[in-house]
Amino acid sequence: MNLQQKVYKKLLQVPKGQITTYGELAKAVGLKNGQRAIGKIMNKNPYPVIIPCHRVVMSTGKIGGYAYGEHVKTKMLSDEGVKIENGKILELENKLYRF
DNA sequence: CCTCAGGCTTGCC
DNA sequence: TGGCAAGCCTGAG
Repeated sequence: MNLQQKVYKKLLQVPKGQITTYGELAKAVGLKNGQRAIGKIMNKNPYPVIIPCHRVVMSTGKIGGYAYGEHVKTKMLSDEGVKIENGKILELENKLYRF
C-alpha cells in the first residue's frame, strides 16, 4: 500500500471538529520525522475531495499551509467547530485527535 | 519572534 | 536507473 493510501486512511479517522498535526499523522503511518513528506503528499493529494487535509495543522498550533489558500482552510475549520484566531488554533490540545 | 538545519517522499531529468 | 530539488513541517538556537 502506498504511503498516500495510509495517510488518507488515517486522516479519515479524524472526526469533524477535531484535528491532528503533521507530525502525529507522520508517526501514525510509520514515519518518525516525515512531517514534510506528509505535507508533500497533502499538497499533491490525489483525492482532494475525500481527504480532509484542512484538519491537519502544525504542531505549534498554527494553521500551516493549504493548497487552496490558508484562508480557505481556516474557514473550513471554523465551520466544523474549530475556533481560529490570528492564524492559530484555539484550544489545540482540546481539539487534537489521537490515533 | 526570526533563522537554520534536519529528515522523508515524490517527481522530473 | 540515479541524483537532485522542493514541499501545507519542526525543534533548537
